[in-house]
Amino acid sequence: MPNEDQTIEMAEMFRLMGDATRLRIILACREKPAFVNELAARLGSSQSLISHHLRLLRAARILKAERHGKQVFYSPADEHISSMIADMVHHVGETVAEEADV
Amino acid sequence: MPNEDQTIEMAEMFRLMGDATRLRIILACREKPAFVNELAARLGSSQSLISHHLRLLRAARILKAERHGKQVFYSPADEHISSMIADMVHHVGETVAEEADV
DNA sequence: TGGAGATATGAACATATGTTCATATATCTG
DNA sequence: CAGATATATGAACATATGTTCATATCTCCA
Repeated sequence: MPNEDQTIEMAEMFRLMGDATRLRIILACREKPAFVNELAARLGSSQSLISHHLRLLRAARILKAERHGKQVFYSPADEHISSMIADMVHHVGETVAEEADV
Repeated sequence: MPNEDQTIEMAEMFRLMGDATRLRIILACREKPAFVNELAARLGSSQSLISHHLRLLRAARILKAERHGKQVFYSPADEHISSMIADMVHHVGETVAEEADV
């Protein structure tokens, strides 16, 4: 059972993953790490929007950033994040069949 | 890579786990499933607040509910949820040491 | 150095969200 | 059935949040 601080930290991470745009960014980086402009293009969002979200994801250590000249390269921060995302992908992939209830 | 619908479903689940009060409810049910009034007492929150959140968690299949007479018993809906929470608990438990950066 | 390309940031706005208070609904017991 | 207990729901409010537009900052190269 996590303590109060850990609980709040957990909630904060989940909250960040709980926005569709941010989650798409995370999933995109997980599939293939990329520069900001590439992410904006792949997701069809504005550079400004992506950048705002990247800042939050980076601050929360969900993604990490490396500068390469004029560009900044984003990728998942660590394996915990990747595996948790994988769990959730697995979860939503499976539970579809269980929807049938009558 | 999840499709658009799955991405939105994932985000919705993360969003629900991303509120401290709701996460505390989930963690409490995970530690020991309980009735609504017990949860309210354990968390020191009002019955109304707990109930509002329980509705959302139940609707999202994060928790499941069983009526026992006048009371309703809440517990984790499935193992995926439990293991994902466990992942996150593990994550915040470990990353504390990594904070040191100088 | 100056200009172009790439990213970051700030202000402003509309909307979403968590909480409280009051009250409704459901279940059991006398 | 009436009352008590347990839970669910609705309205209202303050605050938080995502997005856009405009602009600033940083990096490279002619």
